[in-house]
Amino acid sequence: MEERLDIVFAALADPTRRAILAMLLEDDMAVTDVAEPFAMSLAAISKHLGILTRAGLISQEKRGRVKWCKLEPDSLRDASIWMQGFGQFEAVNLDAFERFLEAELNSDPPGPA
Amino acid sequence: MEERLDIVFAALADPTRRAILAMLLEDDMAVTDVAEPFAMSLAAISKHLGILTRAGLISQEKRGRVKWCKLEPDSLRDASIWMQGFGQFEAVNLDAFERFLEAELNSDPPGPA
DNA sequence: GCAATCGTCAACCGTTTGGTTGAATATGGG
DNA sequence: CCCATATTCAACCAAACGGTTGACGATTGC
Repeated sequence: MEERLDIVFAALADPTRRAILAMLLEDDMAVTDVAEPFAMSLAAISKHLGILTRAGLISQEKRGRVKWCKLEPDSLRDASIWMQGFGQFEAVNLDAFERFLEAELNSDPPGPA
Repeated sequence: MEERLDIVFAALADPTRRAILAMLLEDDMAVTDVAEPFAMSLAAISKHLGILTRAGLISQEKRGRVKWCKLEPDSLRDASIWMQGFGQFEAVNLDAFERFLEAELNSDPPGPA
C-alpha cells in the first residue's frame, strides 16, 4: 500500500504525464492522438503511458490495431487521502485518520458501482 | 505554478520523505532526531530535508546549533486541488472526516498522549 | 498480397536521484 | 580553550529517468 504511493506520486511528478491525464479527462484517446500535441517521439509517449498504466492512473485496451487510453480516476483516491491527512487538518494526528478509515470501512457497505 | 507541482509530487514520491512528514505531523523535530529511526546516514536525511524544504512541504529554522524542522501543511493544497480535478472520488471527503472528528471529540474526551 | 498505420521493443545517451564517506563549519558546555 | 554535538558540503557511486533512433510485430485497407 505504501509502495503504491511511491509509484503514483512519481507518475504525477512529470508535467507531460499530468498533461496526458488532463487530456484523458476530456475523453478516451488512442496512443497516437495522445502523442500528437507533444514535441517528442511516439516511443517516449508510449513509455509515459506505460508508467501511468503501471501506476493505475489509466488503463489501456487494444481494439484492432488501436490502443485506447482511459483515465482511472479512482486510482488517485489513496494518494488524495494520504495528502488530506496533512493538508487541511494540521493539528489532527494520523491515528484519528486511521480510525476514520476503519470506521468508514466497517460501517459503510460499498455503494452502487 | 506547474513546475511547483513537479517538485511537490517528486518530493512525495519517496517513502523516507513521506515517513518524515508523518513524523513531523506529530511535532517539530531537530534534524538528528528526524534521522534517528532511519537506517541511513545523517547526511542522507539532511538531503531529504533539503528536498522537502525546497518543495515547501517543511520549513527549517536554526536555533543555536539545532535546526528545527516544521511541517508546512498548506503547501500540499495546490497539489491536492490539482488532484481533486480528477476526483470523482466522492467517498472519503473532508466533510465526512470532520464529522468523524467532531463525533469522536464529543463522545470521547481525548486520552493522554 | 502489399503497403501503410499503430504501437512497442531494444539499445543507447546524458542527467538526476538516493545513497555513501570523510572533511568542514558552526555552536554549546565544562 | 577545547572537545563534543549538530549539520552541511564535496566527491563519488550505482541505478533510474526521460529522451532518442531504428527495427520489429500486428492490423487494416486497397
